[in-house]
Amino acid sequence: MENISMYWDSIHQVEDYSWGGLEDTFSSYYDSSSPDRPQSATAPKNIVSERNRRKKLNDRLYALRAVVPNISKMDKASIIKDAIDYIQVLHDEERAIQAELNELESRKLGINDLDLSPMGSSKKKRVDSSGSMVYPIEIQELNMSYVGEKTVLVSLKCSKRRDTIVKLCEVFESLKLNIVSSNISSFSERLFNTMFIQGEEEEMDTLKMKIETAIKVFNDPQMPFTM
Amino acid sequence: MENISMYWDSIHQVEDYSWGGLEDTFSSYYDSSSPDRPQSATAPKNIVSERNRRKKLNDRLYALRAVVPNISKMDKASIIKDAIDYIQVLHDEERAIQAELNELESRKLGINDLDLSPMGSSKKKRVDSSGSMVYPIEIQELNMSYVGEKTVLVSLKCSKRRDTIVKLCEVFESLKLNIVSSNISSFSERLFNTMFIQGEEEEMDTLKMKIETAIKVFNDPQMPFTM
DNA sequence: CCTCACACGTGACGC
DNA sequence: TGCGTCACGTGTGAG
Repeated sequence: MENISMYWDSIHQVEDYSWGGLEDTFSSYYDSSSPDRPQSATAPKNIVSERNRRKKLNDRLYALRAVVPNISKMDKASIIKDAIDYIQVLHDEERAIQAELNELESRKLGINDLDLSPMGSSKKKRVDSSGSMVYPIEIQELNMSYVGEKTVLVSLKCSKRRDTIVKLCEVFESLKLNIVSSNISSFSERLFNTMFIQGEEEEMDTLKMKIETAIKVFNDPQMPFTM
Repeated sequence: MENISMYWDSIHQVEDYSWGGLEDTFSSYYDSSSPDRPQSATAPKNIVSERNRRKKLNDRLYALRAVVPNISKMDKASIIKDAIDYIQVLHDEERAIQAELNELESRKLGINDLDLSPMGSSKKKRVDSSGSMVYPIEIQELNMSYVGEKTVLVSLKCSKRRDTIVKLCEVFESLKLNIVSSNISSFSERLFNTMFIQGEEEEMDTLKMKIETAIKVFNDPQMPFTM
């Protein structure tokens, strides 16, 4: 893990040291050997500005990695991907907490005294290292078939818990996917869901991976995801 | 603003079109003019892979921009910066809401002080963490018919917003109602939902009122609920 | 050997 | 005009 963390830090430092380190090796490369050409003096201007631009972008990426926990791969694209997933996780957590807050407030208004939950007032919520809540879904089957370039038919079977339907909806809404039609059936503690989903054309190829990742995120990250 | 959004989308398409568009201009650049060199055939391998890598990274960045609201500049580095700031905002928001929730829960154990005035409710925030509006559900039709002493058929028509489905699910799950079967169709910004709901026998007579009240709670308490 | 991820210099385009 | 941003092809090093 440590060696992984040094994986592109070492590369990153190459660019840092290019400020005054390795760059000196090639410093004579842009020496104005021909002073008649004004470009030979202006050329390093573009180079060094471009170099700083790249450095700034990398530093931004480095900072982004810092605020995102559980970064699996130090890969440049994976950092962005993890950041996206993490933002969506935060979105859904906030929404879940807001829902719980609304529930509590509605109870204050005296709407429903039907608190049948045996555990008491607070839901049994699992808290991971970052303090975020985790509700496992337990997907038992997940099938996907493309019925068009922008439409896909998703059918899944999962265990029915209290918030299963809400969480499933959150999964798809967090992916910015459009649920055209959905059919949900509940039978003997099982939940069967068949839905037509539409998305952007370029996302379709990675759609299954996204859904699996989203469901995985909504489950316990420590637990291995079994489908 | 729109022209800004097209700012590097147009540039982005340059890379897309380089697949088969402008690239044809330079397609002869890697033609094996000298067939004795095998590198002239293997060279595009590296090129196209690098091209795909760049495209993937850009798509990831594009997706990151999508989940982050209020992106001022479409600048590549600014997108990452806004994402970082947004994550920190979400962090603070979640912490604040958690505190509020804990306060409510602790208070709930003691005296049930019911807030009579809907206007002076403690939380009247209609904006979420991004500052974007949280839109109410806007129920346009709500019909209920009893098909049994414990089962009721609910069909409703409402406007389709981002979180409509999630909120609807939350409404029913908060009422501790059992959704036996649900059929959701989305058509032209309208959401049609037909579901069979089961509950305890003694709740059935007040079920409609409960659902209406729950939906009202999930909307803005300040706004009068129009059905 | 090959693949992957990266930094680099460079030309192009818009302000 | 320069300045900033970008995509591109290339070389390099790690796995």
